[in-house]
Amino acid sequence: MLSIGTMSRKTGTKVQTVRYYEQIGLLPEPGRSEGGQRRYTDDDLDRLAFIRHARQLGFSLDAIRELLALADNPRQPCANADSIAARQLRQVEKRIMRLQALRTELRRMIDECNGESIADCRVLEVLRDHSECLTEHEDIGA
Amino acid sequence: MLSIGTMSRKTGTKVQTVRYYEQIGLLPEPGRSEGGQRRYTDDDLDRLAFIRHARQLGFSLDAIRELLALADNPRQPCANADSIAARQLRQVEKRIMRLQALRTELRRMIDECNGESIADCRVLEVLRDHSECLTEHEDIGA
DNA sequence: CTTACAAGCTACAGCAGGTAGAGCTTCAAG
DNA sequence: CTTGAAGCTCTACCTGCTGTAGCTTGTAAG
Repeated sequence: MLSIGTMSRKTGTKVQTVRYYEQIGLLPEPGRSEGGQRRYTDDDLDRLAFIRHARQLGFSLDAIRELLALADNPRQPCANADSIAARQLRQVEKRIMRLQALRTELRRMIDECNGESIADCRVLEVLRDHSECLTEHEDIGA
Repeated sequence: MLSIGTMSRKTGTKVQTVRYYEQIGLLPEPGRSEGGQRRYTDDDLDRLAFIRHARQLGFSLDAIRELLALADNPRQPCANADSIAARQLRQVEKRIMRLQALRTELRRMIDECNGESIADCRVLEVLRDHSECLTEHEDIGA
């Protein structure tokens, strides 16, 4: 039986985060010791590792919930899991494109600045003057 | 004098967000009409546009606060503004690299899946089996 | 067996950066 | 003068945690 601290160490998850995952129903309520401390099984550890790994790949907790549900009954075709992953891939690709556009604009802004006085700082100017903006405003996706 | 709705429309900011920016001190408290509605100047509009544009470039509200402070007294050298922008650029570059690594792993995961049954779904397998993980992590296995 | 202290417990607050709704008041066109 | 859009304040909620306060339990040494 594993303590919450062991779970934490083995997966690189903060103790509070483990409790948080339980609270939101990603991890099952574990057994308890005499004194009321959580005691986990190896299956719980696997599940937590799965969650953490998916988080590292950028899956949302909701997506992870879906993936866990799929993993829990292995009789269906895996097209569902694939489509969740594909959706995630598309999101990642979109974010990359967006960030690359930002990078371009930031570089341009910085390159053009001569470092003289604030009064004619190119960086501030670009921020001020929206007509120079390359990005149309829609969403500020993170 | 501009209403909050006009400010909102002209900058693509939600009305609540404009009030939020005021609340956290990014926008000054505007004048009010007889009946207590906010009335903005063109300067306020410029300031809001500046904020929104910086947000679109991914600057944090704190960074924007700094940039606004710099823009407000134009007698200093603009090295400060430059360094804020450079910091932002580094962050963006880091995020791009990270997302590219994620993209690679996601693609690999999806490509390898044959779409048969959940039981041997490659996507779930990769998530389960940490030893296949490219992103380094500590002592899960041992 | 006692003591010391790390580790665990619950409960709640807070972060960024907003967004949504309730329930009311004001503005402006017709 | 009416009516409906737009504005107001206040509060709660979102994601994905993280931190703190104030207590209790587990465990190893002495």
